[in-house]
Amino acid sequence: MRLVIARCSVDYAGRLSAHLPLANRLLLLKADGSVLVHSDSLSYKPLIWMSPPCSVSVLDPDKLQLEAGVTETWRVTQAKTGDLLVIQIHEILHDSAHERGVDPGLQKDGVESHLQKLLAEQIGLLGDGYRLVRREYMTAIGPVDILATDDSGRSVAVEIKRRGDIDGVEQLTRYLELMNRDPLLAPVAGVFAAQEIKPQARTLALDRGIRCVTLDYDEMRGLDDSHSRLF
Amino acid sequence: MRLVIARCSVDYAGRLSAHLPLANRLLLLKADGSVLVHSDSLSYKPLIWMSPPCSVSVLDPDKLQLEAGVTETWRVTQAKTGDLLVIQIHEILHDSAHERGVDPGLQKDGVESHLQKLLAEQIGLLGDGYRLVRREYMTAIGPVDILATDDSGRSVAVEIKRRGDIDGVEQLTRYLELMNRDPLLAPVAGVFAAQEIKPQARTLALDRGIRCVTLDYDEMRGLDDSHSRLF
DNA sequence: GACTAAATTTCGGTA
DNA sequence: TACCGAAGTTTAGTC
Repeated sequence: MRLVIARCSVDYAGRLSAHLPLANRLLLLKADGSVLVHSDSLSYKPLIWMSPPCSVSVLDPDKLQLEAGVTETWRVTQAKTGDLLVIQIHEILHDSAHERGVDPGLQKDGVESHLQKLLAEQIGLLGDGYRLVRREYMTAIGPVDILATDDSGRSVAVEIKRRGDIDGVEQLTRYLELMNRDPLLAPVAGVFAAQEIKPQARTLALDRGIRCVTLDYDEMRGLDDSHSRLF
Repeated sequence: MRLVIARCSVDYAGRLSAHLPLANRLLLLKADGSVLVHSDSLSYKPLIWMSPPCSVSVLDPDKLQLEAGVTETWRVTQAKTGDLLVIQIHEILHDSAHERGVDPGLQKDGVESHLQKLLAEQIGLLGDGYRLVRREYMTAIGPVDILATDDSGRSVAVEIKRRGDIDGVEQLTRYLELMNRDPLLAPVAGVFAAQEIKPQARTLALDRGIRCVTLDYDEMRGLDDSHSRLF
């Protein structure tokens, strides 16, 4: 990995066109060939970048560029997409290279999968008499988060989201349409469960006869056996 | 901005939990207080990060940490969300700070907005006799990209995407449902226009009586007056 | 390889 | 400020 701080201007032409006027920026060249241009603020996302695989060639300035103060030009290309990134460097303020081993990788424990696990264990939160059939119930168009039965034995499909948006309601609607065509399952009721449900999503869900349930993640975690056993 | 390359382990607890085992990584501390942890590959996105506003405090190791080889610990907190990022540093391989002015900012020319502009100008691409009513036609649930009329004067709602996916069809369907309830507009036909339309999206659209149109961006740009005038 | 769904999505616009 | 939709979305998983 190479770190360069330079006064430079940047142009990108690919799926969009973008231009950065002359200023001091961090240029990050990773071992996999990718290039990132970061500013001092606007966190997380680079201002402009080039995804691997790509190749960097350093060009000497022509006469016009010399007069403009350009000391070197980096030309980054991606053969596959034809994307082009041009960095015109006027002054390099810092330049260092660093070797590093392979990263052991990230261990994540996300929220949605955890919510699904907790709700499967605490399926009674949906109402008395609810029983779990299985998680990730497979259908032709994808897995339904949870399939359960209510107190009368009727099938219930549950879609779980961290943030309940219209998209999630559409997704559940597609599952319900398909499952209700299966005589072994029909009729199937729908439950849209999320930590937070947007008003428009709630309206759409209720309009389609889908029940909305707000989940309290912290409370569910508190009830979780495997978690409480840690204390 | 401060650049540190260090052998370190990282833990994050916030909207999810994440852990990075001991390895060499780039730690990027921006002027706005944000912290980014980058690996040597997996471009674009940091492995772990903390969005501003957040505060960093450097702690001396306790006895246990000393024995484990920790030389210092960075504790990054975000008061608002309660997110916590802990970086345990075993060895610092590089450390440099750099002052930089405010970035002049990015100039972008995206594709979808450009496609919309071009199609509005070249509405005849949809068929003979088509006329533009207006771009960004406002409805109760959001703006329709383009409202037009066909050769018989019937209203046509156009949804434009760079990549035509199922979501876009669902979005257009919602607009059509709503607009067809308006006696001044109904009946409203639907057109799903994109540079590339996924087979499943096309099937769903046709199933709902929505016409699919593939747009040739380069050709449309070539026909664009304001563009061709440059040559 | 194509497609789907999730993301600590982030980011920008508008009501 | 909340909500909605776009993003060069990227990324991970499944068929």
